Amino acid sequence: MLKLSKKVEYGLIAIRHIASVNNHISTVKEISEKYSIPSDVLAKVMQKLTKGKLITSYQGAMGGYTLARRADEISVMNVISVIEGSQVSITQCFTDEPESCSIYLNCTIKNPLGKIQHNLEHVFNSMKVSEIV
Amino acid sequence: MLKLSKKVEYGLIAIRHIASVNNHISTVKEISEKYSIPSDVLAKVMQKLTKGKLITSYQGAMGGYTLARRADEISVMNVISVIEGSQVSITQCFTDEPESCSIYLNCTIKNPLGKIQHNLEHVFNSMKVSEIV
DNA sequence: TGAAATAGGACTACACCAGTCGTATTTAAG
DNA sequence: CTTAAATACGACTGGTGTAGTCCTATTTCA
Repeated sequence: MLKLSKKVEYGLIAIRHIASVNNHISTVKEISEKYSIPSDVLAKVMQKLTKGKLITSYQGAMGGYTLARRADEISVMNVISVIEGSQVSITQCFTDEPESCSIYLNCTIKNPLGKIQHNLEHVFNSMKVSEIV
Repeated sequence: MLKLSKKVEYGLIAIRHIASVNNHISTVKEISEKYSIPSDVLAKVMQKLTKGKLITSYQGAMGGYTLARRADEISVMNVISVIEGSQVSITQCFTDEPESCSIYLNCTIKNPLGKIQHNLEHVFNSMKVSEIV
């Protein structure tokens, strides 16, 4: 409940790692070994981060990944939404189809939860990778 | 990801409901019908809230539930932890056995996530049922 | 041409969640 | 004393999501 997924954790660790080596090209092998992350899982995470344009990939031998933006221009929220493929939402109310919630019409806690939702978004948006290096 | 469970939503709605009728005794039937919540599920939630001493139960005909404390002494965090049986924690790092995380030793994001964790706890602790009536 | 690297689909095992069902117990009221 | 209304609670199911594994294809450097 209210847990971040392992994929997001791995993504944050990887991006932070690249930032910490001054954006030198880094490979899945190197990162997965250093942080004890299963390499296949990390590989998929890196592919998502690439598609989300947070990092840049270089294929082939001597390839790897570098950041696609400055570390202070990548927020924790960027990482989460790229990896999860959706926005953070503590309930269905704050997704793109709130009406699909089974209790939508009679729900009395939308507004209070909205405050919490808003707060959470603010925290994730304002924390940048540059702060966690 | 980062979702509140339906049980917690139901619990909040139920507690808010009882508060909204000035703590008059309320039944599962009444609440489940009013808010379109499956009654069996709500019943279990009410039992947990009772065990957690947030509400008081009265068995038998004419029975039901009332709040066990003033609405301004019940926080959203109280409801969550009683229903989930554990504290809110966005990662394994902030449970009672952080070392069981597969990447515990090499994890570089404990501290930044700790800030987020702390913030979230604060929000949930400070929002009281009295505010959402 | 071979080795090192990313790209990506298919699959499995497991855990969690929401909901249902059945039964027991308690208590007010007729 | 019997019935009805209510809580208590365990067992079970179906669905969904997560984490991880495996396999193959593609790219590129040396």
